[in-house]
Amino acid sequence: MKKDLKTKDKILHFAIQEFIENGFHGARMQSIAERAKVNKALIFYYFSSKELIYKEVISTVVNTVMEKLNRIDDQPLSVRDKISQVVDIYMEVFLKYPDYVKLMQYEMVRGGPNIKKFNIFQPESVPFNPVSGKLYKYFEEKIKTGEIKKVDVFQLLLSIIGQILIVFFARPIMEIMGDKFNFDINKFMEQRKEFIVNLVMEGIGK
Amino acid sequence: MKKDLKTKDKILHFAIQEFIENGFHGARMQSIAERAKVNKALIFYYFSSKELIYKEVISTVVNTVMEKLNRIDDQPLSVRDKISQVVDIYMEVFLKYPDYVKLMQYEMVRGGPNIKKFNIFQPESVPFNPVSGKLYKYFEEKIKTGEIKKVDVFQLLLSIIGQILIVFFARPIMEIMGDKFNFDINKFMEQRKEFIVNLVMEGIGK
DNA sequence: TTATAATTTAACCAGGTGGTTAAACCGTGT
DNA sequence: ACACGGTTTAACCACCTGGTTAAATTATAA
Repeated sequence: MKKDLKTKDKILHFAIQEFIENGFHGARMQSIAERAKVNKALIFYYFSSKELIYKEVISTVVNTVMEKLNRIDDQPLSVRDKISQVVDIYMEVFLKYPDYVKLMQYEMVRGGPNIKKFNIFQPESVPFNPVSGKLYKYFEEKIKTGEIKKVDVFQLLLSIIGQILIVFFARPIMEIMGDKFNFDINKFMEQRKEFIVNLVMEGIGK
Repeated sequence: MKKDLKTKDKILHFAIQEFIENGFHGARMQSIAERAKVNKALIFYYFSSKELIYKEVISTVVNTVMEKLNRIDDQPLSVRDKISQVVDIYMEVFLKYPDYVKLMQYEMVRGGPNIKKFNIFQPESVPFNPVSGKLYKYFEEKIKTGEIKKVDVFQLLLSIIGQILIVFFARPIMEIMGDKFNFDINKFMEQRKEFIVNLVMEGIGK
């Protein structure tokens, strides 16, 4: 009853790896079993079916990423510092969990049947939740106080996040860059961050 | 010898659909055969293996999309109009070929082994090619003439394209929006275009 | 110790997979 | 009419897949 958690978690951990590398259809239960060094039947004992273990994988990954992204806090930073903080956190998380990002992207391609359940409109879920998200509220407030221009906050958040995500979504292209030129990823990220913050600040500042 | 092209193309057409809906591993040769109303063996007669037909599918899709994106011309438009044109064309293509975008995204997730061959650094390939791309050259020129600020053009192009792509890459989230609110996709795209153009113009204008 | 429940396993299975083969079909030129 | 190359098919196969089962092993509590 105690080993339960450990073994189940071990299986889940290696299942994540397998699904990341091969997608849902490409992943093999036998392969997960071998990675986790358990008998294949044990996976079915704990997770019932391939689809159910996959759902649990997605759930784990999405929750982990969302939790990290929620470190965007309520500190009363200046607009420039707040945007800087957002870009920082997103880049940090995506750099730290590139495989998780891959899985979420893969899930998006599939139409996101499992991701839609993590409804971004649920309170407390995501910082850019337009109803209760911290970021959303922050920018709305700054518009009210007149510190920034009157802009559609949802559009603004899409723009900020889009400018960050493109780097990770188009990763193969970045990799080509790395091959072609001698290309320091950390330096590039630093430049990118500065560029995004400047562009957005000029765009919404008064 | 004449039916050749027709039948082969017909198979390829339905193969695209199958791969879009199910990914490489999920796609079934039998299913492609049924869609195209031919015998399964015929597919192997024309394409030798699943992997080879998949490569041809990717090649067709990428070429089609790239060709459409290259409609960005050399017209000496104002900076605002040029950005507007870029956003227009990208949105139009992505709206017209959502499935093709899906496939390319899927290929990106897989690490883009087949996409890397369509090297964006090849001349004439993509408008944002930093060596010879039309867009890249355009903005470089505008910096020289002093019409816009001195910015890293590659970063600028990443920002423009990222802001457009996010809408299509995070499509499931957009779909949630559509369900929650009564949400007109065309109206939203028009608003998004305006927002992007304004943000970028403020950011790089003098 | 022993009974009971939770874990873990080896062996198995039905159905489906990509791929092959040999024969039939069909249009065209002679 | 016939032959011949390109085209299309039915039937087949070895292998792999997710999933099952019944038995063995181990932990737990009396």
